[in-house]
Amino acid sequence: MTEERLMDKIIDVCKRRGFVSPTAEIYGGAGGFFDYGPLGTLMRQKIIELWRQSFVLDEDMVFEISGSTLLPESVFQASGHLESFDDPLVQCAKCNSMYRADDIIKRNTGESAEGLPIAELDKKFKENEIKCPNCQGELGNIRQFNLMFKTEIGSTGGINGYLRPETAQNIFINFKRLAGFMRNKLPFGIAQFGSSFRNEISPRSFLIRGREFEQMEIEMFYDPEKENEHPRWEEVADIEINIVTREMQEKGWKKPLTITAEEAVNKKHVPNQYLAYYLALETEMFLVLGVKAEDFWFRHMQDHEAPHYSAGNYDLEANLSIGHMEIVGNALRTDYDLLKHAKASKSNYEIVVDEKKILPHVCEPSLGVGRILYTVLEKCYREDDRGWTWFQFPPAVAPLEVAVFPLMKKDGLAEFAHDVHTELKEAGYLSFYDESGKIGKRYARADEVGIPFCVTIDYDSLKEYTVTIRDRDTMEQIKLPLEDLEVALGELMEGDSDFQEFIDYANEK
RNA sequence: ACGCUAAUAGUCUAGUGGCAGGACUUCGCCCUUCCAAGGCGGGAACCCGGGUUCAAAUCCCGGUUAGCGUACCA
Repeated sequence: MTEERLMDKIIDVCKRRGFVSPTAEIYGGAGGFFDYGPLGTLMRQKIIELWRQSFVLDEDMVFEISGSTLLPESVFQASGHLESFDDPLVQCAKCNSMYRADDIIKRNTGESAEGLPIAELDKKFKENEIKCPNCQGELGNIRQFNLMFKTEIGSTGGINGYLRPETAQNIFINFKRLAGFMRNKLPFGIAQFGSSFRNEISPRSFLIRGREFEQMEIEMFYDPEKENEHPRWEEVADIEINIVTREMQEKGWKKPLTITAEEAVNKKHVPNQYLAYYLALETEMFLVLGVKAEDFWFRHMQDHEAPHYSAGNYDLEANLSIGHMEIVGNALRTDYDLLKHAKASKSNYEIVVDEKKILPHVCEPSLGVGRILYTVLEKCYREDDRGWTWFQFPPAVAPLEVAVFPLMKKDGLAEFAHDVHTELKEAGYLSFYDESGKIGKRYARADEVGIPFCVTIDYDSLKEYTVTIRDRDTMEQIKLPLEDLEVALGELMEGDSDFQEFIDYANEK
């Protein structure tokens, strides 16, 4: 199995079985946009709920908001996105090398050309007879590459608007109201889930780089002088996290360093408790999602890799078939954004702490929904030598949790089975009913989309009110009274007992 | 973004300047008392737009999408 083929296989299942498909497929598609199908939507929902539960609802000082995806230009003027997202690029006609036009002028003339309009830049190119620094070939026309989607607000095009390139800005521009809601006490966090948009030059790699993508973010505001006084630190201090330090990167690392969150902060591998806290939560979330500890780590990004607002990024990278991919960004944004917006809007963003006015610092875990979903798909994908494939999803992310089958359609088995299916749905399970064809094929179909458990109704069910639960991962079966089914499934789903224990227990009975 | 390659049912694929074929999937019926493999039948495709031609799914041009390379990437 070549590595690139794994992604192809996953894309194939995704399209066939209703996980994800390209947007506007019948019209040839639109690069970088994807639609979630029925199973993809259920799975995506579970990922969001897992995040919401552990990052928001379990916390006392974190609340979630939902802001507009389209924002006026002034927001991005202040945030710095306009500058750092809007680059004039120029490409060599001969060797295809691409350069920033202002950068290349500076190199040739020594004078800064930053922020000049294209016509001015063009003039400078002609005046100075600038050639390609790589091959001395002719450079093509300068083009503006705007990574933000631009539009106009108002019927007469009064002001420019942009689709947000990250969800974070909604939180910073609402800071004053939000701080007021939190009664101006630190620390507090504001969470947000939603779409962001980047007009990528060339979107590739399926869900890993789309032009519209969903983020689950928190801006955690804290007093920089109390950066190691996280209120819930004790709860995560002992959690082991995988770290790749800058030093390890220089030496050429093979395996990440596995240490507790506590050690990571004490040994300065991670700058403070607020950041380490989220590295620990993310680690736990990924383990629940079925990604093994050896398949992901937090890499301290090099300076040149970090975004313009960041004083240090620790990105969660997953070991995928297409290479090491950034799945989650963890940034220390310090007071960068609050400072910028306070200044540009002439607002006072300071908070009084211990009779001292301070501008809070920000720690930002930013999780990409699509990237996480793809990681789970790839890490749970299984195939055997017959070419059969299935997903070994943990129940926590499985889009469907149980499939109910009659052994055959006749003799009232189908009706009985459908009743059981309805009851399971009423009990809150994501249940799927299937009566077509042979039973073996239905097991296979259920396995392909990763349904952890199948329930079969046979002739004993009619006589003795029993059902059979079949475990996807072992293909083992156990017969039990119908009245115990809901509780049994609950225990299996929660992982309170594994299937073998379950069989042993039932046999003892 | 540029370059190379490609595009035929849901999937995989055959094919030719002259009626588009198969396998699997799917649907219906029959058979079938537990792991995709029986029988019969049905449905379903030449990426989009131009051009050349009596005739284009096939040749040419443009676009779209995908893969790869280079570049870009918060």
